[in-house]
Amino acid sequence: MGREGRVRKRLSQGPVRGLYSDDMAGNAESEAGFEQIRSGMVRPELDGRRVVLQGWIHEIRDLGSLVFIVLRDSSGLCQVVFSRVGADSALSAALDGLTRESAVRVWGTVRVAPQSRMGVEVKGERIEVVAKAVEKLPYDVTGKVPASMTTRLNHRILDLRKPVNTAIFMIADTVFDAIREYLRGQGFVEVRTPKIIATATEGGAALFKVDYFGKAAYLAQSPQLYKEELVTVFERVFEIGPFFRAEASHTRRHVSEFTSVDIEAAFMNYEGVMQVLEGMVAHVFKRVLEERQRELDLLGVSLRPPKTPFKRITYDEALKELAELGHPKSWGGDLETPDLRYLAKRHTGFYFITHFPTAIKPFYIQPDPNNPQVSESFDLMYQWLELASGGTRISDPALLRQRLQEQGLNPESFKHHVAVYDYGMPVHAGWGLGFERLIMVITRRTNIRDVILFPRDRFRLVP
RNA sequence: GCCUGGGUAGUAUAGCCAGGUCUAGUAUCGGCGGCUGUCGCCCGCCGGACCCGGGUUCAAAUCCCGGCCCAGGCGCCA
Repeated sequence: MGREGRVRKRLSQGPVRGLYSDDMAGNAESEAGFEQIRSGMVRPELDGRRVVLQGWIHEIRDLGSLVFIVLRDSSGLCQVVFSRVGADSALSAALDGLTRESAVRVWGTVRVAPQSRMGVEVKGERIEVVAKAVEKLPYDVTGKVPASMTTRLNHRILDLRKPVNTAIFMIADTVFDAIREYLRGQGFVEVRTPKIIATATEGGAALFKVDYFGKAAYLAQSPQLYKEELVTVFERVFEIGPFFRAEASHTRRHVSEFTSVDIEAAFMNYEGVMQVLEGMVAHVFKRVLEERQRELDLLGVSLRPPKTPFKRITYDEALKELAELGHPKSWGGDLETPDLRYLAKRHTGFYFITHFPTAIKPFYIQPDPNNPQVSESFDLMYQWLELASGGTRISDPALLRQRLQEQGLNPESFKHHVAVYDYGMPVHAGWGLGFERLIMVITRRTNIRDVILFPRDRFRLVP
């Protein structure tokens, strides 16, 4: 379905009233002679229509007899012009008391306005302050003065009202939808796994401990074991959900609560799920380009759809390239951030690194039958940013028990999980993708906090 | 956990190295007044700040010590 078709389908599914063609239409009644419309939908073609708008005051430019206000809702901005000449006392009083970010309703007439940069405006007739905002705001939503990340996050709701920030999350909404659309199209079933768990999934990583009715419990760092078990029920599952890492990392790409897109598929190996992954990423880009051009423009992003299949290099080849680039590395260690930055000089877009040493991968990763020193594993990279990792999983119960032992994990902690392998566990594979990191790539943001509504990091628990 | 850098009005910054000329400059913001086409409106007047504690000194925003807070990076990872 192309853009037109999809938009038409969406419109036909929701309530539509007047020009307020959006699912929020029921929020306020239309009034006699006025059609409800959203700010971003005020266009020259609507010249002469009498409309009522609801939103927030983005800016006020008071010229004395003329008052320009820029009205904002999540669809965009619209200029409304009021004249004090001939205004009744109610309108004059309302105009005198306006503050930025107040919620208002405005009644007026759309008119083509060559004098205005937008080319169209609403000639205001009446304005009602629905909820007044205080005069002194913590910082400027119009962005005239920059704000530090700390200030922005301390006043996150105001910060999110900035069109550029709203745009990020409108794009994220499309990405969620595109991911679900693509995976369902591939036969995947959406599931939800527990976020409060009794034992660590993979051993080492730091978990948040919680008091669970007096017992020790942890916040889940991954749905790994549950999703593997679930392939014996649904064959193909996916989950989009929050996960938690208590790592004391302090970088622009780490937070302690993040959103993971996870899939797991029975009767597939790593090659199969890599194809699902690159197909999904390509589909996400396609949908964003079709539906979020306005938001991409606001962000100053010119997005190009990636070509599939993505480039694939093995771990061994990566080491060889590092040596050629003058940064040799001995076999067996994980690729570290500086290594990935060097590799990014050669690999500019999306690419896979495959066949990592088995020893540095979690216990559930399948060793390559032809060379057990390496595993059927992969990472999806964008330049030097790790977006996803996955691989073929071990399906043989004996091998799984052996790998648990080798990694120094307590088999007792995993007995419920290992038991499933005795009930017919097929070959299976999967991956986990950092949703916010994908949004960083699409929106070209360099700090993951920009793409999370209320980020949680080592030093931030509020708001 | 380790390394580096930083805290000046509501916001963002100048000043700090080379202490005094700082009753701390600028922009934005808020208040008041003016303006009929603004769109980072403009013009005038007014308002508001040196993170906390200790020390050095005739003199501290500036130098030293301690604390608290923040940013970035590393390891680890999505």
